Amino acid sequence: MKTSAGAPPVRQTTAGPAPKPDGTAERGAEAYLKLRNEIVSGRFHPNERLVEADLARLLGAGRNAIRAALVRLDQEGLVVLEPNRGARVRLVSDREALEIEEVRVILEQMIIRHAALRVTAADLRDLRRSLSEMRERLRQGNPLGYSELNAEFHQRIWTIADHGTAGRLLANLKSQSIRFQFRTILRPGRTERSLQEHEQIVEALASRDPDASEAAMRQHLSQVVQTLQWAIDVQRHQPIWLPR
Amino acid sequence: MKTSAGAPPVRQTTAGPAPKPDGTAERGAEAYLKLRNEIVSGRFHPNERLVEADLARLLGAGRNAIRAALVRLDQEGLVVLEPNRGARVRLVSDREALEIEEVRVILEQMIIRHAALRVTAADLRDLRRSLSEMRERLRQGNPLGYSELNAEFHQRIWTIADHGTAGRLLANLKSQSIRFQFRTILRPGRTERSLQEHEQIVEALASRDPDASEAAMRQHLSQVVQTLQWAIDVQRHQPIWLPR
DNA sequence: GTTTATCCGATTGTCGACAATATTAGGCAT
DNA sequence: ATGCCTAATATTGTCGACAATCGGATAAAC
Repeated sequence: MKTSAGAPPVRQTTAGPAPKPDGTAERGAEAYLKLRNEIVSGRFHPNERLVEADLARLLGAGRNAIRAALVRLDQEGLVVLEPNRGARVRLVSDREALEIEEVRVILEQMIIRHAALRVTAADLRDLRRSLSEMRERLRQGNPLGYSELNAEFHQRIWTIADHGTAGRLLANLKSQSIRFQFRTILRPGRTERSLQEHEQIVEALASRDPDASEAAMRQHLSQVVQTLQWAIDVQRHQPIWLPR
Repeated sequence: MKTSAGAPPVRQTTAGPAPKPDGTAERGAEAYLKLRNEIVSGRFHPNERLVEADLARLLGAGRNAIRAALVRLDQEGLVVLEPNRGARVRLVSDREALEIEEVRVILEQMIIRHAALRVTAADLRDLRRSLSEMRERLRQGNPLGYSELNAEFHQRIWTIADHGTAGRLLANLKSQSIRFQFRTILRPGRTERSLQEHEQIVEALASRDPDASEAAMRQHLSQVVQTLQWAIDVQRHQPIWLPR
């Protein structure tokens, strides 16, 4: 298939449609972010082949932007790149998912200690607002929205802790296990419990006690790990993926 | 400077000079590994500009291999890539070095728990052999060789633990802080103490006790962090870098 | 003397073309 | 039908050329 047959040359020159509002524009950043989003949102199956030409057409980018994006995603662990054989969406095994979660647990524990030492009154206000919003969504029976807020809640803690290194690693790990994440959320009765745990976390933070905060976080995350284990056991026989 | 002036075209075609003995050959792997090695071994100063054409000539690779390598290194955190302004060796601040070390500590603690549960008699034999070699080098007054063995020792533990995710992250962190590492080693009297700590670690592993192993590792690494802090304080006034 | 404007060389970004390699499809014998 | 060889196609890898952009130097203006 000759790629340059019918499509217009996609314009490489000035006037990019998205003028990069943020300052952190890396090499091939637009394509990278788009592609990454497609992957973590489950639009591609694991092991699905990622053909450069197709992606270029799909994302409206040049082939070498795609190429750079794929290299980056490979390094990040979201795709796997084999020489002369292209890229595939990386399949994270059950075992690896547990490994990831395990690392995530200890990183979050470490991070919340920092947060406990640095949290301000304004931070606590924000956290409590997050909490009440979560309660709201839960009452509305909106587990999907709850899951989003959950992620936001944890990210807020990362921000408070202001630990760049750990934050980066956590973001990376989270993106790798996200397909498992969305399954865990669906565990019946999990959300109410999760909410309580979150409340305890905020309380511990409010008292600015690192040990208590870490304990609350550990409690919360051990629940998550357990749920993940459960999800793996259950769905081993019936693996499902997000609808396209 | 016209790059293609005097140098021979470096041959793109068949018969790669290094036939890739290992299976994990990613995109632009040769250039990536070489360049990475140059950086972590301190051949480039922090903030030094990395000009693609120069690197291509230096490493005997094409410009786009270099380009891919730079993207990978950027994602890895060893270089920083700014749009239209090329790549520079990333400077890790003192604070960041401490952050990295902090994460490293908890990851190593986690990993050694796994190791304690999986260690075999053969593993213990290897570890003890490492130990005696370290003692040897120390007696010879060879701190540089000792440092190498030190790294090998820790890597051996990662191998025993068989925790791919944590191992990957640790390798990454280590490469980022390596320039600080080499300074820490030089602390007078540090090596003997380090050796003792290593011996305690092996003992704890031999008893297959996760808690004791973790404690021994924590003790060891807290020392390392302290030394790093000391090195930072001392050398703040007189920053030195590896000779080229 | 300091600031501002303009130019020039150096460097990065992108494309198109082609070579090298993998993957598929079809034909043939068993 | 099944397996194997060969040809056709699809896809990745690499280069060279050129456009876009940056940084510094020089010149002009105040």
